Amino acid sequence: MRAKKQVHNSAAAAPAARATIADVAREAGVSKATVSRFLNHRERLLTKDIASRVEVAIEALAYSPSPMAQALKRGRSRLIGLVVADVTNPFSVAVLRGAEKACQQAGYLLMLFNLGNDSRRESEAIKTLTAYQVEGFILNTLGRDNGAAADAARHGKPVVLVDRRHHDMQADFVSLDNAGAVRLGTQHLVERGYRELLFVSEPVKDVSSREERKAAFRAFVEAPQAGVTDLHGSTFESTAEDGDAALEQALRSLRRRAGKRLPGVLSSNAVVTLRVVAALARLGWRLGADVGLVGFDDTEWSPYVGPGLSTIAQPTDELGRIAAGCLIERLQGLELPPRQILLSGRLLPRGSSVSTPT
Amino acid sequence: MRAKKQVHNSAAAAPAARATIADVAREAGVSKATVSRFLNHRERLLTKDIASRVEVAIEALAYSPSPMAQALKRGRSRLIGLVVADVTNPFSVAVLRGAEKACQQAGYLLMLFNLGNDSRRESEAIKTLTAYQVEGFILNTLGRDNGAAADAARHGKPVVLVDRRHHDMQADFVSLDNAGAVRLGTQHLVERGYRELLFVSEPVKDVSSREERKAAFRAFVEAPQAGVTDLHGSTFESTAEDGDAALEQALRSLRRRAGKRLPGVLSSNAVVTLRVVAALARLGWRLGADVGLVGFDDTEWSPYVGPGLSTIAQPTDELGRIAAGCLIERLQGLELPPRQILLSGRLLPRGSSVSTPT
DNA sequence: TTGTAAGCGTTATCAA
DNA sequence: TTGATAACGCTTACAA
Repeated sequence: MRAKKQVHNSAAAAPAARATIADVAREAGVSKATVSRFLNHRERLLTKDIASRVEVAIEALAYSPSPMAQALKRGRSRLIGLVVADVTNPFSVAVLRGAEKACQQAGYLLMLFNLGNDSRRESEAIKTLTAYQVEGFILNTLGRDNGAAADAARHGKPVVLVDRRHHDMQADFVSLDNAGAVRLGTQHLVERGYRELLFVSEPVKDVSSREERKAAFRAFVEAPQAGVTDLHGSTFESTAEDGDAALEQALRSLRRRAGKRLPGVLSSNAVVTLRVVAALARLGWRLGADVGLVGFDDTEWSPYVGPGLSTIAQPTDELGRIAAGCLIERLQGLELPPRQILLSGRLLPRGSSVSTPT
Repeated sequence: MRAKKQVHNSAAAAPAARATIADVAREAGVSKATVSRFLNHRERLLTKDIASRVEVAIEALAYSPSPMAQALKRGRSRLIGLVVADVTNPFSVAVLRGAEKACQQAGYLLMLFNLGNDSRRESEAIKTLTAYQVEGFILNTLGRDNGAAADAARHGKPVVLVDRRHHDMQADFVSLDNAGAVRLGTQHLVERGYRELLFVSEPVKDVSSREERKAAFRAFVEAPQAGVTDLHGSTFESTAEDGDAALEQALRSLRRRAGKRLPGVLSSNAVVTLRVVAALARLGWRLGADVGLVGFDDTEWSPYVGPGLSTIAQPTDELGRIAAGCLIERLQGLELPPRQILLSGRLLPRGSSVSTPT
């Protein structure tokens, strides 16, 4: 008797409910335990005869175990929680992509929670994902969660932070080497002859990567280079809200300060870069000739804006892959103090940082 | 006695395992069944006194039910499976974002599976997600899955297709009104004076949206407009592989054909648009003046490439939201024949389709 | 080497 | 109105 399951076979298509381990056991004429053993401890403890009977039955019923039931029993779900501050951010997407690939290869599935830039929902995200028994977290968030992430870590769930540190937490951290990348970009502007520099970023608030970049910029311009005496730098935080008037203002005063020297801008991510480009367009200044521009994040459109935008490319795919990799290592039992993994950026010089037409 | 759970309280932090319904029952001095009732059938059947005791206990233990256990018991998981052909595609991301928001609001969580453009993994994706008891699917894929999606549907799991139809399947379908959007763009080029038109897309293969756009373009140029007699159109499929030589070739012959008339290009998505822009740059033709360009998909960088790219914007957020909405309606029991929901595109004219400087 | 049975955290059925 | 109790599909002592 196939019992209950088949009772509701009414007129319409008979959905042939998924086979369970009990079905397989019955089909093979063995106990559920045996089937389970076949699945989990294949090699040890199994008569050839029985093993093959089980194998056949599994095949015949197209059986695959229910991860839900396994999770309930084992406490492990083969699920990884990914929380991003904003899926719209191309950087987050790239990381997502890298991480997703690595997870899949290791047999994990990603549960995605997007904060939509509302950092208050971070702890909700972590709670929800925890309820689903995710085994670990990859977090690309601000950490304004009142320690929800730290809680998770305390409950023994490994956590990997990507791009943004949480001040209150010790965890693996994977990120661009921000200081190095800033030096790369600033150095480049200096070499190309730009002397009055402006670092434009989104509001720094508590976003660690922004803080690091800003600090590195300051450090660079304050420590005079060998042979470079007329270098000066300042910073500006641009928001989407206060229109672009403020940004234009900042650019105007940059040029005023520059005097005969060339002004240059280092922008801290792709969104800001676009704002700068727009403002420069409105001011009628030519990229490269009138003002140098180097921006963080290389995008597919970078080569085609104006004379081509000079950018600092982040190894985004790698970041995602490595983040997932760290997590999976921990899940497999690696015990190690928290690691920091910093990857180098790569400078892609283009027209926006060429002051003299070639 | 709190029993087992606390046994392992060794030196390190005591992970204070999640409270279960049994803990709550004990704390409140009632049975598990009562707690369950409180949670699921709050209003009916419950003494005020008992109800408040349960409430207090839940509060005290910070209890929340395990979705895993619920899923096992109920067969419903509050999970929705999202399969995308390629997360890198900005369109997919936008849809993802819209869908994620709608799902969250309805109390569902998204399980993400990215195919990384390997359509053979589609049925693996669907199988995996099915195993996790997702209640339904949002699919932005090719449908080369040998009916795995159709299987899902047959097993009673609602499916919503976004942007790409699966030929073998009847399911809700949410998409841009491709034909209308193509008319919008082509009409615009004609009005702006471009007469020898080229439609550039990625290989059409079996991607329904590409087919529809190509067909609509053909139809448009073959049905002469009132008063427009010298219109001619052709199509070209551009791949990333065969270098861009082929594309340049196509553009050259476009111009040859145009003779004294103005050549114009309609490109079928953002990636292709960039390829076209790059090719035109190499050829040294000016956007707008030498050749008109209108591209599908408005992006944040569209205004800043060359003189600004004229684009046809898709209501991506809406598409995602509506797709999720359809699915959730079905999950709540809506019985209806498969729907097709087509949203209109919006034309954003910019410099790339202005033939005479103003 | 295999089977029996208990239990993971819920909900649903039945009595009480 | 509430409480035992049996499932849901799986794993794992323990017994055989």
